[in-house]
Amino acid sequence: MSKAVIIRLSKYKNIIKRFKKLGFVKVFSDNIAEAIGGTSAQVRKDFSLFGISGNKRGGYIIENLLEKISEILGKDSLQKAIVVGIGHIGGALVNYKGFENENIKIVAGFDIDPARYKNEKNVRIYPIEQLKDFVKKENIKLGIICVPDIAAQQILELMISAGIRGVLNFAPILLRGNDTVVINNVNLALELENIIYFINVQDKEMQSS
Amino acid sequence: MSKAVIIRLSKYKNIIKRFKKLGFVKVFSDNIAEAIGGTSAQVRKDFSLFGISGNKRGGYIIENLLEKISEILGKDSLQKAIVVGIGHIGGALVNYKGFENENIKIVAGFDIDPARYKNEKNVRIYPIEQLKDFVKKENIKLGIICVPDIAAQQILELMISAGIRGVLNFAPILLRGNDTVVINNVNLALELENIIYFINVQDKEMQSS
DNA sequence: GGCCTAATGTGAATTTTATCACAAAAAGCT
DNA sequence: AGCTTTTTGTGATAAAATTCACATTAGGCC
Ligand SMILES: NC(=O)c1ccc[n+]([C@@H]2O[C@H](COP(=O)([O-])OP(=O)(O)OC[C@H]3O[C@@H](n4cnc5c(N)ncnc54)[C@H](O)[C@@H]3O)[C@@H](O)[C@H]2O)c1
Ligand SMILES: NC(=O)c1ccc[n+]([C@@H]2O[C@H](COP(=O)([O-])OP(=O)(O)OC[C@H]3O[C@@H](n4cnc5c(N)ncnc54)[C@H](O)[C@@H]3O)[C@@H](O)[C@H]2O)c1
Repeated sequence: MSKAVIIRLSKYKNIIKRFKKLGFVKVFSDNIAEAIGGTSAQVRKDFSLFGISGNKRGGYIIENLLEKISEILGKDSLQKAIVVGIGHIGGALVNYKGFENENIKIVAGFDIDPARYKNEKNVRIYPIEQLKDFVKKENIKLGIICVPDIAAQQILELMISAGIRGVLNFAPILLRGNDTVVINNVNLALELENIIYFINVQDKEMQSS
Repeated sequence: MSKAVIIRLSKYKNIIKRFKKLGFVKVFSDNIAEAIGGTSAQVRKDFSLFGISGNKRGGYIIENLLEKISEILGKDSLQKAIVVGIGHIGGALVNYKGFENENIKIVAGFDIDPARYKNEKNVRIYPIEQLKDFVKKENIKLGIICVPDIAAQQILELMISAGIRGVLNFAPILLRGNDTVVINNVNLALELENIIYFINVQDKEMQSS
């Protein structure tokens, strides 16, 4: 199943949750599409792909939908994560409360710099040397890399050796993993460049019309 | 031109710059592909799409390549950006030095909370009321939204009314723009859920083999 | 109960994206 | 100078993703 479909499923889940909070019991593919900025056909196709079905004319029962989607996404249980590199970005993440809505909890931070070992509000920060033990003992599967690019590959390897299975990487370099680990990258400079390009395209289109 | 191609072009540019720093004068499509984790055919196809050509058997002259790509990406000149919401994420961004390599400079921050108006190391933080004037006077085209989700749509509208043309949004909601503005979203919870899904898929595959 | 309408579910068609594969050109060697 | 090798550039092909379009079914109404 492609990454894009799964991202859409997560989006569906989020907005369906919002509908639920508003007191709705049913939704239509139209409602969902509108709310995430897609088409109803795609919503239905995606659902069909995962064997999720609703009621002709009656739409989908929110309760059922959420259950099915959560099952697919594997988010029934709380997912624990760690952050390595408690600088600007890492610090923002360990203090962020929004992940808990999604059943994700950052349980520890790690850094090489002793000045970081003070506890953040809720999350304890440990020396990097303790990562491996901690991850093994707590059976952590998810790691977030917020160290400078120069250190990122080395941290990835440490994580892999500790048994981490999924990584979100903020360092602007290509990490070399292996087939035991899935890596997603967040590259903000790339996002900005992309926006700049499309602004320029728009400008040119306007000039020529 | 699709977003994905442009993202690849940016990646090409970044690694070509790195080759240049290492003293290389030429590169081959193979080298580039290897470095960004793609195929050489795709590198060449992408180049061909933009009319970038090299020398049969001789590869590409780095100097030419960089010039051509920068021209396409519209990054010859410095791009000024502003950040709204100088909390955890916004604070990280205004203190980040890495964007300057990419010819992007965050020139100001804006917040609703007077406690934020102290200057960050290099970037001044202004009351949100001053955004419109500032953006118009300085002719800013690029805005980054780091406010809580509840405030994000309103900030987007303020940005649009001030003349901002491209937005990077960290709030986990769908923003409604118009055709004068291009919006990219960074949704970290979504990224994490995605990773969790693929970890689970891997697990199931292993069990069944 | 029969009719009408509004929704789903999904094959088929289309569009988009990526890969193949190979002719053509250039560099180097003898 | 001719032969060999390497690498580009790109049509052709394949694969993936999206949209279309419509048969099907269920709810509501008279
Ligand atoms: N801050 C931003 O806005 C921003 C934007 C885009 C990308 N990034 C990227 O995100 C990453 C983090 O950026 P930041 O601004 O938070 O950096 P930072 O310098 O504020 O923090 C980095 C942290 O990593 C720690 N560290 C360094 N080497 C380590 C190691 N080997 N093991 C453990 N910890 C180590 C440092 O002690 C520090 O606390 C960088 O790769 C950066 O390029 C940051
Ligand atoms: N911090 C994270 O790790 C993280 C992770 C994922 C998503 N996000 C998202 O990024 C956004 C920012 O998160 P954060 O943790 O930096 O939040 P934060 O609470 O630390 O900062 C938000 C800032 O926005 C300012 N603000 C609020 N309303 C405003 C308004 N109307 N105009 C101007 N300024 C206003 C506040 O004064 C504050 O300084 C949120 O939407 C959050 O959901 C953050």
